[in-house]
Amino acid sequence: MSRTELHDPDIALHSGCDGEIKRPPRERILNSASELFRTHGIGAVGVEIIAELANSNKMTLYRHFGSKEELLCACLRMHAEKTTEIWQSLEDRYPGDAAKQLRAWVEEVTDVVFSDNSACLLANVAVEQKDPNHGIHRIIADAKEAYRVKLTDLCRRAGVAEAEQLADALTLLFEGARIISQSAGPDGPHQKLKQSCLAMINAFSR
Amino acid sequence: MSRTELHDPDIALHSGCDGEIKRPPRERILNSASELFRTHGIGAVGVEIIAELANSNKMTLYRHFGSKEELLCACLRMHAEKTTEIWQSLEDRYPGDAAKQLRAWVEEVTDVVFSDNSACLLANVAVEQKDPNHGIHRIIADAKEAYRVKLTDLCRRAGVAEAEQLADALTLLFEGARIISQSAGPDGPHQKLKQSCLAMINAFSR
DNA sequence: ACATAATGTTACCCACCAGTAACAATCGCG
DNA sequence: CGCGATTGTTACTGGTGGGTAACATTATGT
Repeated sequence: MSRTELHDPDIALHSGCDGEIKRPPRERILNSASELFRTHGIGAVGVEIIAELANSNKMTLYRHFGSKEELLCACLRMHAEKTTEIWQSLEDRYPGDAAKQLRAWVEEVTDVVFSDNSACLLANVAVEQKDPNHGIHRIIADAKEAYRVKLTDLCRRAGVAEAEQLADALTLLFEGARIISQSAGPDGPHQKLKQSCLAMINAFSR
Repeated sequence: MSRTELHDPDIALHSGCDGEIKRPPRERILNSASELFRTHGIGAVGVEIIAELANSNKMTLYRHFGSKEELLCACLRMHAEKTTEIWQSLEDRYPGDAAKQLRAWVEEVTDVVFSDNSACLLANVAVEQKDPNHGIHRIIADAKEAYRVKLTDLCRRAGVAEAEQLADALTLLFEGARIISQSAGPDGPHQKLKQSCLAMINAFSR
């Protein structure tokens, strides 16, 4: 079984990693690495391809990130950071109205699942890198926990008595949709994510 | 980043793949491969380790399975076949009582998530092998679809009007629990799988 | 016991890839 | 401009792992 099976190598050409204004190489590399890791997995992506997609080269990559692993960690941290932006965004859109924010959250995650962004980098990395003592797992677990705290808080502010239970249930639905969208066909159970979330919220709102 | 990181190589010694009665090598290899693929991923497991765990050797492996990929396919097919046994088991335990069978299903999947069997081989393989034209994806998608049909049927027989919706929601919860158990710590949201399923069933049973 | 097939052992080839060394080109700022 | 720092290019090493060839050993059935 060949190890490198980037089934569409065309993606390696300009994939939004080099905007009109040339961003610094480090940033470009980080972006292309994130993209490739998420869409093709870690093992299937070589550092050379990453550098190419970033319109850079292997040496520059290694000057900024000491190893493929460090690069991966940086990707995970960036990913985790980006993820937290949603809470501020929700608050901005519906200030003080947690119930509306919770509904907006459902819309957001539904959009994610239906986008080409449905695969979760953190979860996929956890699948490929099973060694639990690995530093990577700390990053992943911390990110997931932070998300959990935030979502629970949102549920509580929305007036849900069993906020932890609802938040965890919604998380399971979301994560389930993300993973099944990768294994089932395009019409798989993840199509029912939105209705499932709403049903669950309904069940916990009284 | 090293490619082979079997964090506990001890597992490579007798892991239930050689019972008191010596089963044929093909079977032993299939079992050890399934186990290793599920627990360590595909890329991280070499064929040599698989053969060793099966108390066999690389040559015998290649005589039965022409390549690592064929071996993987065989594992997936076996896994899919095993999975279908649950429906007969449920019917045997509660003949004709679909409502009880559905509750028993919840117990079953909860046990799976809390066991060391929580990772789903099919889903994990889909994560690592992203090439959609790959024959592997057909096997995976078919297995997931078969499961979906069966679970939907069970929900319908249990008197649920929106059987497809409930079945898909339950699938999302189950799959979500399996994947998050690999990325979050041991006290992650997957602990709430059972309550989430029951709440969902309840919401659809009126 | 004998022949045949199945299994085990060793050694090897080859491709791929993470990571490095040395040198060339280019950028940015005074 | 000029000079240091950043980036680019090429070529290489070392290790790993999929897959194979040749031969040795052990089962199986008649």
